[in-house]
Amino acid sequence: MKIFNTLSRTKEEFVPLEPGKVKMYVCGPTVYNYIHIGNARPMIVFDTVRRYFEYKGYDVNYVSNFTDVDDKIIKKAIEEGVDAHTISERYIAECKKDMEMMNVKPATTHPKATEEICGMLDMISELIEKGHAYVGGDGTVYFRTRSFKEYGKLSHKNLDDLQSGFREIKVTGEEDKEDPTDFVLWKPKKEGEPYWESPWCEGRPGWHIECSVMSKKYLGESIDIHAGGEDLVFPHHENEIAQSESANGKTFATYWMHNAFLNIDNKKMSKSLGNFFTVREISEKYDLQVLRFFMLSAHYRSPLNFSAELMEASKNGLERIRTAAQRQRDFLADAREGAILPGEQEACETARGFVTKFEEAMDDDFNTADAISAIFELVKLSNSTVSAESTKEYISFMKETLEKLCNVLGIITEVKEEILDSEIEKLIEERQQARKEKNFARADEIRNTLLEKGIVLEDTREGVKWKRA
RNA sequence: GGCGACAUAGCCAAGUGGUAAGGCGUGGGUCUGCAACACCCUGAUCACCAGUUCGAAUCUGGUUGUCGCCUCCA
Repeated sequence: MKIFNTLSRTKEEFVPLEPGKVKMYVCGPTVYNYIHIGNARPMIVFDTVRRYFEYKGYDVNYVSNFTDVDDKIIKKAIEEGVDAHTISERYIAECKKDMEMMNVKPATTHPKATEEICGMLDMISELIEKGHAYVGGDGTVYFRTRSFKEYGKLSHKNLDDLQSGFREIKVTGEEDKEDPTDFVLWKPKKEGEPYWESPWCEGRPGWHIECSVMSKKYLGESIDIHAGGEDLVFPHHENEIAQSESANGKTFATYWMHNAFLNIDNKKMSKSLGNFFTVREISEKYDLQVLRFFMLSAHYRSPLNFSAELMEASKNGLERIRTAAQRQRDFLADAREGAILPGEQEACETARGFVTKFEEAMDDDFNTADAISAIFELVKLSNSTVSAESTKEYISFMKETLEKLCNVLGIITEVKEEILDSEIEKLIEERQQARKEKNFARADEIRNTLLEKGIVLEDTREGVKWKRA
């Protein structure tokens, strides 16, 4: 398996720290509102990475945090007249619902920043002891970037360039900084803000220290993969490396993975442009499986454009896969027993070739776009070879193969069995009777009636099928 | 100013040295009472220029264009 490592900017062969195990940390959202579709990209992408590792037999310890203390959360809390905890808990719960709808597996652990303050105090103290951090006059603790020789290794920046860039920016309240590139580890509370006791002042942690601490606590001092959106490379991940490696004296993460941004109608998503969508809003119009399938249709390191047109195309593509899976289930139900036929044997070989193609694509830095093409090839093979004459063994093989691959991508082929209410069933029966009597006008009328209720009918050789529109 | 990415058919998107995967859409056909599904057929010389090479979308240099990070941000 090869993974593109932001550190080296090349694809590297994946070698786990411990054989058979993967320890990965994915920076999670700040919970001050419903998550937006931009937040959804890393969730879907890295969930797929996780699923592929599991497919390959790895035991994956997947940690993804919720940042539940932050200016935006506090602002929202003040607006609503409730406390910050109420806001963060609400949106953590909503985020989990969205994740479930997108078929994103829950992490092994979902730590919350506010529940890890002790660890943060410990790490900050350690950094101060080791000379990597210092306390300003107001109790703010800063990280001394000049003390970490490798600062900039992830984002490929050097401190001198950064320093000259920062010189223009005058940040009030940070006059105590020894160097403009130093960043905050702990900051004093402001009136009305949540705070914790600390040796330096009553206050709250800086953003970067949270992830260093949570990663260490749940995965250890060195982990295999640390991931997030590409905007986190600098400063967030750069600062995490500085903190963790200075405190622990060990390599923080072997591989750094970053997904590219999601744009909307070729523009960066922003509230001012009015092109800002939450996952929840999308779910009102589409099954979120469509969103997931859409996200995986491009490589995770390429910018991806979101538009209604592209969602429609994804919806239709996904439908094709689901239809094929449904066909397999229908034929399997009363397929004949008996030895697999020679022609079927041959098709199985072809199918195995598609599995190989799928794996090769995923082995190459999780090339989901290419992997999906293998699934479509499998779909076509299945559609053109599975029939009422097929043996049970053959259909089972095709079905299991398709499901196996879809599962890696988190695509659910099995649609929940629904029971129609009796009135609708009566109408379907009536329509069948009308068709028998060649009363097509009545038959079409019933079909249209049902369509208005969101029930689509299809007459196949094996009988009438229905699905939700 | 610093760092970086991208430019492949109507749209989306793989391919990174040997004469262009896949999907959506379009058009035609088979099947079907019709429709839908499915199946068959249908499309590009890879932004431009110049090199390297027996051979380049794929390497090198340049041009043009789009975009991202450097400040909270997935």
